[in-house]
Amino acid sequence: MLRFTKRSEYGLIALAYLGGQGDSYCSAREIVDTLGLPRRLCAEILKSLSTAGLVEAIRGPGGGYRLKREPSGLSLSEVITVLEGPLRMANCANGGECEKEAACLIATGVNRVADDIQGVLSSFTLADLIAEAQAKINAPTPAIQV
Amino acid sequence: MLRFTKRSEYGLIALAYLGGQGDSYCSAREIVDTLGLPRRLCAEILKSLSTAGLVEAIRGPGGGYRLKREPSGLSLSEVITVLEGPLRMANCANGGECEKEAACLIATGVNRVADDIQGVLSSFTLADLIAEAQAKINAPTPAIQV
DNA sequence: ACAAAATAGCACCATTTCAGTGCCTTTTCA
DNA sequence: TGAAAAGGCACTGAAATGGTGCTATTTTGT
Ligand code: SF4
Ligand code: SF4
Repeated sequence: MLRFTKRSEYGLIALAYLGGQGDSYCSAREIVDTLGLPRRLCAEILKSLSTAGLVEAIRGPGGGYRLKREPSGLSLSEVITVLEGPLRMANCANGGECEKEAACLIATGVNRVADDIQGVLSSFTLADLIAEAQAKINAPTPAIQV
Repeated sequence: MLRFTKRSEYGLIALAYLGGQGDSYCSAREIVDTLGLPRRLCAEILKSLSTAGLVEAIRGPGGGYRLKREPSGLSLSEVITVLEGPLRMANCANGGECEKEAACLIATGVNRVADDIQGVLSSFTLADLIAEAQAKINAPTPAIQV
């Protein structure tokens, strides 16, 4: 239904959290407890991010995860690709093929739309999300302002 | 996995076909036979498009479907909304709500992305798809050119 | 009146994806 | 050596998705 999967959503949340923690390592436990996310599932996600080289993992006490790449160079597109496979809006789109493509009336148009969406996903970076997160952290309790 | 459903895909194909047939009525049978699509499923889709007022349906012999609205005023967003419900990239996005939203680190960013994608879907119209289709019809057999 | 064309309506099934969990192993620090 | 922490594996339940069959109703044409 054209929505983010929980894998992507949780992954982005975890990455945003890590982005706000500088160079220190954060355990999966800390992340899920702080953010209220399902443990095992997030562990799975973090593992994927680790093997993909987006985060750095250190075992043992005091270990955990931290970002391995610059948030400004990490696009949503890349994160999603890691967590749920390459984008494929339709069989013919995003580099795929469809046997009906030659005769299909909308193949060209669908490809354009898919490219545009791919573009949106590529243009947003983790740095953008972190900026939002920081803004939220800087004004955590608006109630005080009253 | 962030892809179009078959409902949307078939729906758009059918609409593109109808767009190329002017004001004459085309039966569902003609559409699915010409385009090689599953009959019952497309019938279901056309019915949805009909009740939503995107196409006009006439029963009985000689009847069928035809576009009810200007292709240039019919956005992909609207078609998709009719066929698979309103876009909702995440619980908090596209007008929805999420109980974690106040504390969520990426809610604002996710909303922006969702709005951008919504924008892409809104900016493409059926007329764009039809234009592509016409171009394809005008050069149907490139083999002849050789 | 009647047969055929065509949409409308309903209920169901199979497959795939998705979200989530359990349990155990390995590494590493104190 | 014990606890913390990531890594690995297999599984389950729920939902979305794609698809079909059958019947009823409307309408045209003969
Ligand atoms: S749009 Fe046409 S070509 Fe592209 S996947 Fe769907 S059917 Fe195949
Ligand atoms: S992004 Fe944050 S707020 Fe939006 S739906 Fe996911 S968890 Fe809820």
